[in-house]
Amino acid sequence: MRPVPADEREWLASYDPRQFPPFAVTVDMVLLTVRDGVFSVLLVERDTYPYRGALSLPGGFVQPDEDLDAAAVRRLERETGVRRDVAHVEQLGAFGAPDRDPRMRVVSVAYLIFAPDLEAPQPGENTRSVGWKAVEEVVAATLAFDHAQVLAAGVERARAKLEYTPLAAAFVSEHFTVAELRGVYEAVWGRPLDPRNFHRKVTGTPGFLVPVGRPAPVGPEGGRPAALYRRGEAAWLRPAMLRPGS
Amino acid sequence: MRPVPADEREWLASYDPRQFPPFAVTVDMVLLTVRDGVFSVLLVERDTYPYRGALSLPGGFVQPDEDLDAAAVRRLERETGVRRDVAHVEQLGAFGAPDRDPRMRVVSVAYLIFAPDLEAPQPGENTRSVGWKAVEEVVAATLAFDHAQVLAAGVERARAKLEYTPLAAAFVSEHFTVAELRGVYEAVWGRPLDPRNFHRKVTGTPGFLVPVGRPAPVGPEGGRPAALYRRGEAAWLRPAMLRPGS
DNA sequence: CGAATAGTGTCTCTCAGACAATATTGC
DNA sequence: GCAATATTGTCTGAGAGACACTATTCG
Repeated sequence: MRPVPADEREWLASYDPRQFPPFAVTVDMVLLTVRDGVFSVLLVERDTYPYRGALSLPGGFVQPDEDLDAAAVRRLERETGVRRDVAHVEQLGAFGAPDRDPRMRVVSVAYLIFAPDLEAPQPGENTRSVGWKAVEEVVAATLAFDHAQVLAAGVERARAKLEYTPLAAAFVSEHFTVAELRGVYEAVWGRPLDPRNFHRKVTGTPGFLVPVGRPAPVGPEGGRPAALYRRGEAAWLRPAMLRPGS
Repeated sequence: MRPVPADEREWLASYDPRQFPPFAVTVDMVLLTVRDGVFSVLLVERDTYPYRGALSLPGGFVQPDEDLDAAAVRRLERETGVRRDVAHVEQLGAFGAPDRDPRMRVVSVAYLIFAPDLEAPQPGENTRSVGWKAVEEVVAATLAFDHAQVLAAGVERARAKLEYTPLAAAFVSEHFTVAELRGVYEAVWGRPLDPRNFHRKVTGTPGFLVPVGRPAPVGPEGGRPAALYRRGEAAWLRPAMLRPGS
């Protein structure tokens, strides 16, 4: 901590924090994964007012002494069972329209999380049920608060991040094949990629993939066994993986 | 607005908002420009506690019924005289470490603003002076709160955005030459670019530049007059302008 | 062997980077 | 003409997309 000058210490002692308009601050999570080739988001069914019965992103109020990132990770682990070290967590942004919550003035800090496919998470407090929904099938009008807008921002950010970062690897297990990684790109971008060019591209990009020696077991369709990789150290893909089309 | 069910309306009437931990919410602005070839940020000298006398990013408290974006734009126009329509404004993110403000728990929503070079802005309330500082010369330790971290995030985002968006044009006047645009890239990225390749690249990227017919006046060093352009309609540069080196 | 999947090689086109050459101005 | 800046052209190498071909497994 910085040294606090004596005059400031004196001023602080007489300071009344109530002179500032009070807000509540929440964290909401856009938790994304790829399940059986389908780009999916975790949604909960609300069991309390407001928006009782509606679907919403998981989240909740930030505690008085809690860091924003810590609040997001705490709820991630507690409400969904996803451990932070197997997922990628980043802040998506703040959403704070004055009427976004009918109870009071709330600013929500949204977090974007990429997780590998996990067993079904358990419902937390104040929720009836929790489950994965295909991103393409989420009907915006059925989401509580402004969560349709938050989800759209998260999905677009995820699609962009696959282009210039190695974060697609956050959607698969620690050891994975090139085909599994390609499945992530195809699910998130919603279009097929050429397996041969994809293979050449990802294995040729420095720092993206590290071979782990051992081959993968053969899949249900037979065929030559694939090599296994883990994620490399690169933080950025240079050059980027370009989305086909647009 | 959505229709509110009768049972929820009843519940809301008996709801006590004080059960949630109170936060203050502020907006802080990372206002960047390029002045005489120098990448610069607007800083104010604080005239009130805390951090009295220290430099900080301009900003202030969000009002109870004010949208976050509106709060940022209001302060931009009021405290710096920059009109929103000549600048690019986007949210940078939320900063909310529990001890970032000694007065109380504050979450700051930071905004990133790109503006053309403007006459010196006027100091607002609670500030002694206001002025542009070269980004390279800002000493992190002299900034109030966590503003060094906020500034670093804004600068890095700005450098990245020049790569894949046409936002460099937000740093120059409505009509500009290719050389002026190149000056923006060189100042923000801190390294020289080949004028000939740069010219070919920007004039060849669809939607980046629109010629406005009229030539620019000849500069102080003489030479062939440059053509004038205005910014085109493209939202993204495809393919991107790659930063040399790294 | 045939089917299926994994992985390599080849060709073409686009584009970035280096830099020569030309165009247009003021003096 | 000379200096200075703007703009176009040319060459080369990296890399993306299309797709033929080889490799390895199962049944």
